[in-house]
Amino acid sequence: MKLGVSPDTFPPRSHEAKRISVVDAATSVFCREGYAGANIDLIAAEAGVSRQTVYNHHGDKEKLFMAVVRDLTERCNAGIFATIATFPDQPIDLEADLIAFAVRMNRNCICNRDGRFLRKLIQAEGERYPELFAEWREQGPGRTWSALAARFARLAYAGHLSIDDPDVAARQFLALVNAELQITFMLGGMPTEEEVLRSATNGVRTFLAAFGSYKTTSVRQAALAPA
Amino acid sequence: MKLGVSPDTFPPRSHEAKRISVVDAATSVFCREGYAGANIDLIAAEAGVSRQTVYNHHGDKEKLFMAVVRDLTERCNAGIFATIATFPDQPIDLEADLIAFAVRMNRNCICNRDGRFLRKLIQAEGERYPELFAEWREQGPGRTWSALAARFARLAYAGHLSIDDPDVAARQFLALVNAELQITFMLGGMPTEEEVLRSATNGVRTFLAAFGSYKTTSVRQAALAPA
DNA sequence: ACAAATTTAGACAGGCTTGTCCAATTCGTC
DNA sequence: GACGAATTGGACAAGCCTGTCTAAATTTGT
Repeated sequence: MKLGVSPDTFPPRSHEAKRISVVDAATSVFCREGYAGANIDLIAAEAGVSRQTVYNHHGDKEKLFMAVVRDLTERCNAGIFATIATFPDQPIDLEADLIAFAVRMNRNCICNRDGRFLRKLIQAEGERYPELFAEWREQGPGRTWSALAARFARLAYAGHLSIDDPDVAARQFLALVNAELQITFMLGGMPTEEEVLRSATNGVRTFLAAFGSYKTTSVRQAALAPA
Repeated sequence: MKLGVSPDTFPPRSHEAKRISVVDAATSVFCREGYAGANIDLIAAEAGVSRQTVYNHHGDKEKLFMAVVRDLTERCNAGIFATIATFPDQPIDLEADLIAFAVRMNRNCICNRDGRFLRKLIQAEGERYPELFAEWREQGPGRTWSALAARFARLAYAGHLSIDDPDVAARQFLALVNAELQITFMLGGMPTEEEVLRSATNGVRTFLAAFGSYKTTSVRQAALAPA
């Protein structure tokens, strides 16, 4: 309804542009309506293409769905690794740097369109397509957590943190900085910039209170166990 | 497939028993297939009744769906408040008591059939039925978190914890003790007893490392910042 | 055991969806 | 400008699903 603005104003789009357009529209419709509820006519309309074109490009509904998931998975993983690459390995202000990192992680990977849609599709249809799930599970969370754990291990080795098990710390870091966004995520909503910042700030403070080495121990403990 | 064992062996079931049977089957089918994909014939078969009986009891598909959500919401909230009532207000061994509480919370509220199904339904259909969502949001997480926050505030007041904002602490507590179960939840799976215990243990330890008052400060910090 | 209420199986109409086919039109390229 | 490829819109069959209706069988209460 509110779509069709920008796509339709460029009547001549290339073959490839239409393929992308279709996958985009399909992503949005599959997420909104679920696999069973998604309607090829609606996808075609939302993509600004005829139904036949959808079939020409993707064969049938199931293949189109696969294409959507593959597409989403790739983009999400790319985004996650690009963001992990910005991890503060040599922090100036550890708290501020970790908060900024957490905000980037949330904005670029978890709260953006791709992240929210992929999550919803996996939750809704993951059990029906175990193969798709398996691929995502290997490529996605598994490698993400390892990569993040390695960064935390380096921080610990450099004396900025005190961590027993970097894998546990990485998972808890992500859990903490998202703690206040759970409900919004649950409903597929988009948290405001301010909510993201607040959740990240609270999460990182607690994380540092638990894992900060004595050199960088936060105000909270300093105030409680002085001298 | 694996259903129909116990229900079918009792051919004479009361009116009310059939209503429950139908709602139960509907819950399972709606969760598995989504609203659009759910099929009344299948629900009837899985409940061991005729299709007409489903219509006699619940009118139409949408009303049946409402009944399912209402049912699930009520049972879940009851379970959550019953479990919060077992919060360790006068802890003997704070760490052990909080771990046991976290395990109860997970087993009775979050990992059980009702919890997993309600979460999945809200994620999948929450946007389509804002009214249902609103009711759940008020009754569910809102009150849960407040109740839990109040308990943590009492622990802090009694000197067992050191907490600035009990609401934040409550949310972070839940996030931490579930940190390692996220992927399993995402796929609608059921974590093993051991996974629940491990996640709770790791979560509570980190929670206490961050929020423990100096009297109960955990080994982790004692070992790192001696004398 | 009898009468009322409930349940059942099946048929059925109406609507919607997928996927195919085709003739007419438009597009990209030379 | 002309040719081949892609796109379009619409018609179409086949299947599935919801929700209704019926007549027969069963269960419940008394």
